[in-house]
Parts: sequence; structure tokens; C-alpha cells
Amino acid sequence: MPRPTIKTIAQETGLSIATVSKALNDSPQVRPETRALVVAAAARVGYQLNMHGVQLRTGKTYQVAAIMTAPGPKQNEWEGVEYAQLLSGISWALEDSPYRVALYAVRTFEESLTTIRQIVSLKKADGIIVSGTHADDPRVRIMQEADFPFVTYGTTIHNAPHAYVDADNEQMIRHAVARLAERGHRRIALINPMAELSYSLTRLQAYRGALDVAGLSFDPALVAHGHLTPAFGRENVLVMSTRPDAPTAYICANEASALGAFSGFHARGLVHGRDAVINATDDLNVSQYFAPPITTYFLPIHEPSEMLGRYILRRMEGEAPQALQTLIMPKLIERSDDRLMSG
Amino acid sequence: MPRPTIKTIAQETGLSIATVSKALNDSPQVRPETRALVVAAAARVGYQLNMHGVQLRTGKTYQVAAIMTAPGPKQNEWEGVEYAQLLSGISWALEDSPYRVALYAVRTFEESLTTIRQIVSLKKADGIIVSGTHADDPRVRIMQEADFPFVTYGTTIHNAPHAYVDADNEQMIRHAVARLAERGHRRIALINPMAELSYSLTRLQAYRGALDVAGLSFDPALVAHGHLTPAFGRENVLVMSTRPDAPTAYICANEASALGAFSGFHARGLVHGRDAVINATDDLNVSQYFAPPITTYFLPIHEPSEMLGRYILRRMEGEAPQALQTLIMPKLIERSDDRLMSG
DNA sequence: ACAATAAAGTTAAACGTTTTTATTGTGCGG
DNA sequence: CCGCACAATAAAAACGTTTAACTTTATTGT
Repeated sequence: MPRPTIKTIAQETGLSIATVSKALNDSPQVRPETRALVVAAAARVGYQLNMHGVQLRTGKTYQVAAIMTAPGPKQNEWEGVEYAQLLSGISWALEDSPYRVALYAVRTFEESLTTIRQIVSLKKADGIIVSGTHADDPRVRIMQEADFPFVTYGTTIHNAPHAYVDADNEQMIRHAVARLAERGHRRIALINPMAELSYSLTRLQAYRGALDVAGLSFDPALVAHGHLTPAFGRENVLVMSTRPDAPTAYICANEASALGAFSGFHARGLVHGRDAVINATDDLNVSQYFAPPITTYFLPIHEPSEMLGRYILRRMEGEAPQALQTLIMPKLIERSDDRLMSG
Repeated sequence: MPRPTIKTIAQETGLSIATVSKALNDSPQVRPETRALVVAAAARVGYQLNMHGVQLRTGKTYQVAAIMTAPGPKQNEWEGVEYAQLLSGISWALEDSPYRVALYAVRTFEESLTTIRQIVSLKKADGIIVSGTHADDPRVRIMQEADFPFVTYGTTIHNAPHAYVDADNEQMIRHAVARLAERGHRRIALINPMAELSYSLTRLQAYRGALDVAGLSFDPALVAHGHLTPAFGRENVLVMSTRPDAPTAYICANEASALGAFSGFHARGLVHGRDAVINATDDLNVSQYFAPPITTYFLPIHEPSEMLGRYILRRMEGEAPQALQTLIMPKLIERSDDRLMSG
């Protein structure tokens, strides 16, 4: 027995396939009693909409493309792990909709650009979710010019307004710097993501602003930009800690780099809380198991990720991007008092 | 100007759409010169195959469903991070094929079961990749009964032969236990995944076998089964280390639990290498940054994940599952000598 | 030279929908 | 009681592709 179609229902009810289709789509053109008849018959024969027919007819794909910029195979460093939770959050948000998440794993920014260009021009998806935004992001421009629905994880700085979700990096870094300054730290290092990323710039500016407010001077030698791997965090502690005026506090952009920083402490014989302290943002709940646990800013990642899913749905329904912009303030988790030991 | 179709090419070349279709699909029914003509015209007008038409006509979806069992939103523990790398590996392996990865995030085993049932019965994908196999896995049975192409990440024990990729848990655990025994350890704890998982059983049996070989006795109190979170690793160290005959070595099934075990050491004032040691399998390159670094069995995760992608392609082409079974032996990375301090 | 065969195309149908256009029947005002 | 508007349904076309069945032309064997 072949899979039932609207034709099956039409025969079953004696109606035409047109009426069946309209009934199933809640068209006002069909009498409620007729609709009930159709619905009953559909249930009876076990009808399930065949998406291929719909897709061909309407041109809609019912796919949301998730662009995932993950490090290449040779790169064995611990990086990009947050994608797993990001993707599942998106997937769950789309669960009750007809949309599915189609994964596009790319290795580089350029590759993501060509991938997006292709998705847009060939309509391979109805919406796009992209992360790792640049301050001036050409991908955003492409999608905007084509009037293609999209949501970014991360803000942009020089682009026209668009839908986004992000942590409130500005507030978070200002708070972190102020808190450390209050506790006596005067040399605060910033382990920052790659410079071209929008949130890297946001953090840097917030950092400088907060230093100003605290009456501390800015030293470019205490700021590092790079891939947020453990190797990167370690590297920077090894270098910075041997300076004549070594930092007494490190603000790491994520837990991977914080773990690396710890490893650097160990290599240099530094003791956390005595010689210097580490704080981290983008906590994934790993830091609480560090020895000793460190102070972090925690953002349960399912919040922004489910929001990305909900936003892309609303964006695909035509809602204005301005209404779909959210910065989430992560919560401070103080696992260490982080006071400067006068030494 | 609307998007060009085979009809456009037909008009352009004066051929029928049937011939154009055959030419583009390398049918032997069309002359090489004609084919060249068609290909040239296709390039000229910028033709791109519209998948929706193909899908409707052939019933193929060109989607590979990746079932990702991720912990629910409330579960903030660091778990399942390896999925990010797994997914990108699969995605890369499918890159040059017409297939895409469609993500199905589920919360529980039961949910994965109903999801798979649906994908199979409604043909929502052409192939399935599923992980977290049970010793006797009903999902495998469902797919086999429907003759649906699939590959599992992880073996099964009681199911009929099928395509799989996995780490060689048997060899790995045997090696790990033998190595620790050689170094003088007589109380070796096994921090194992949840008991219903196939590889949990494999590991347990290998563990017992290796204990036998080394002339050590098996103590159920030194084996723990559960979700491989840091919390779980910590918990078990806290409990086991207070026993009268506490273990002198812990074999953790992944880095998350190893990290938690470290945290447990810290809480109990245990020193790694003096009071006890930790080894881990399923290294994601985090352990090298632990302080001190620990001995692990390392498997570059892009290897099994790309293999999953290649295998599902071959499986969908009809290749026998028996030809698509691989166990990969992870490489020992000895970061600590792990000798028992007689004390 | 002629039927049989093969090669290379063409025609037409089909996949399952949605949607535009056409048809039917009904109630209503005049 | 006639025509008209309107509601409800039906008919038909369309989306882009593949493929079975058919036609034409050239080639072969006798």
C-alpha cells in the first residue's frame, strides 16, 4: 500500500484534491463541516504531508541553515565546543515548526562567505543562522541586500540593523574590570578573541573605558588577540607573567583559554590567588571544577541558542529585524574573592 | 529573469528536456557531442539543478539525519561537547556529495527512538547516523527491519551486524589496566559511562579481563556508571577515596569526568602522582592542559567522524554493512609516569 | 534490397502539492 | 420568477525533474 496523499483523501471523501488541500490548510473557502470530514479522513488513512510536493510548488525549503565555523581537522585544539549546545538549542526551538536545521560546517570565514552566497542565491534554505560576526561583516551585507532572513549570534558594529542575539560583552567586561580594580588590581590582562571579531572590539573598548573610569592606564602589552584555545591562554600567561610589571589578573574570554592560563600558571610556578588571578567569561560550567574554582560570568547557553531559533522563525515570518535584537547579561559567579595580595 | 531550468537549456540547444536531463546525468543514451552541447549551454545560462524537482520525482531527500542526543536545557553540566567536532567531520565528508546533514537534537534515548521511527517510516532522510548505542539497541533493529541505511558511532553487542565506527574500547582498557598494574597499582577504579551503553559493557568486560591477567581481584565498589560529567567524576573520587582501601588509580572514560576527578582530588587534599593518579580515554586535547597533565588515550575525533560520513555514503549506495565496520585504536599519550608511590 | 536491430532522440506521464480560474448551487432583492 | 451575487467546490495548470514508452534514423546481416 503506497503512502496516502491528498488524492487518497479526495477519493475517500468524494471531494476534489483542491478542496482537500484547502481544508488541510485552514482556508476560509471551505465549510467547517467539510473541513471536519477531510480531517477525519486524513486521520483515518494516516495521511502525512509530503514536503517534497510542497517544496516544489512553493519554492520553500523548510530548512534553516546553521553556519558553523569549526576549526579544520588538523587543528586538534579544544575549540568551538560551544557549538554542540548552540545547535541543539536551535534545533529544539524549531521542533514544533516544519523547519529543520541543515548544518553547514565551514573551516574559514571566506568559506562561510561563499557558502552563504550560495544558500542565498540558490535558495537552499529559508533562513540562516550565523555566528562569529565581524565588526563590519560582508555576510550580513549579502543577506541584507538579498532580503534574506537571518539572525546572527553576535552583533556587528558597522552594518545596518539586523536580528541578533549576543551576550552583553560591554557590560560584562566593564563589570569585570571594575570589580578587579576595586579589589586592588592595577595590571589587568585581557585575553581576547581574534581582533576581527565584533565582540573582540566591543570588549576591548569596554576594557579601555573601564580602565579609564578606574583611573588605570592602558597598556597594549596586556591585551592579546587570537583563537581562544587552551594553547593561546597558556602562551599569553607564559609571556605576560615574565614581564617586569606582570599582570595580577587575567580576564579570559572563555574557559578553554582560562584552562590554558591555568596551565601557564603551573608551568611558571604561579599560585592562583597569591601571584595572580584568572577570571573568565562564557562559562560553560567547566570552571567550577578548576582547582581552585575561578570567578566567571555565566550564561546558560541554551538561552541564547533557543532565542536564535525563535528569532529566525519570526524573521522568516516577516517580522522586522529591529524587534529581534537581544543582549543577555551573564551572571557573575564569584568562586574566588580575587583580592590582590600585596606582595 | 527566473532561474534557468532544464527547459531553458532545451530551448537554448533545440533539444528536448528529456535529452537534456539524460545528458546531465551521463546517460549512455546520449551522444558525447550532444552531451558537450548541453553542458556548454548549462554553463552559459548558469544552470543549477533544482533539488526539489529531483526529490519529488525520485523520492530521495538527499539528507543524512544526524541524531544528536544532547542533555536537556536544564542540564548545564559540561557534556556532549564532542558532538561539535563529530558533526563537522560528518559534514565535511559529505561536502562533495549532494547530501546535507540534517540535525535532529533529542533529549533522551526514547526520543531518539521515536525520531528514528519517524524518519524511517516517512522517509525524511536517506540515511541516519546515530551514536550512544546500547548493547541491545532497538533503534538498530528498527532501521534494519526497514532496510534503512545507517551507521552507528559505537558498536552493539546483541544486534545483527551493521555499519559502525568506534574506538577500540576493548584494547584500550586492557592496555590501560595492564599498564597501571605494571606500575604497581593494585586498586584501579573505573569511571565508566552509563551501564546501558554498549561501550560501557565492553569496557567493563575488558577491565575484568585485564584484572584477571594481572592477577588482581575485581571489586565492584571501584566501578561507577553514570553520565560522564565533571560532577560525576568528582562525586566518585569523593566517595572512593575515603574507603579504607582507596584506589591508587582512576581510569576516567572522558576528559570531563577526569576534570571532575581532579576537582575531587583538590577537595580531598589528594596530590596527583603521590596519592593516586588519573588516566583518561577519549582525549579531546584538554588533558594536556591539566595541572599536572595526565596520561590519556588520544583519538583525533575528526578521524572517526569523517569515517562516519564516508560510511553512510557508501551504505546509501548499497554497500554491505559488513564492509563498513571499523574500530580505531587510540594512541597512548604518556604525560605522567603514573608509578605507584609506595606509602 | 530489405527486414531486423541498434542508436539517439522525443513525447508524455508522473511524483504531491498549491493556487488560479471556472463551475455549480443557493438565497436574495426586485 | 428572474437575474445576480455569493458561497462552496471542482477543474486544471504549474512547480522541475526523471523515466518508460515510443519514434526516427542509421547500421547491420543475409
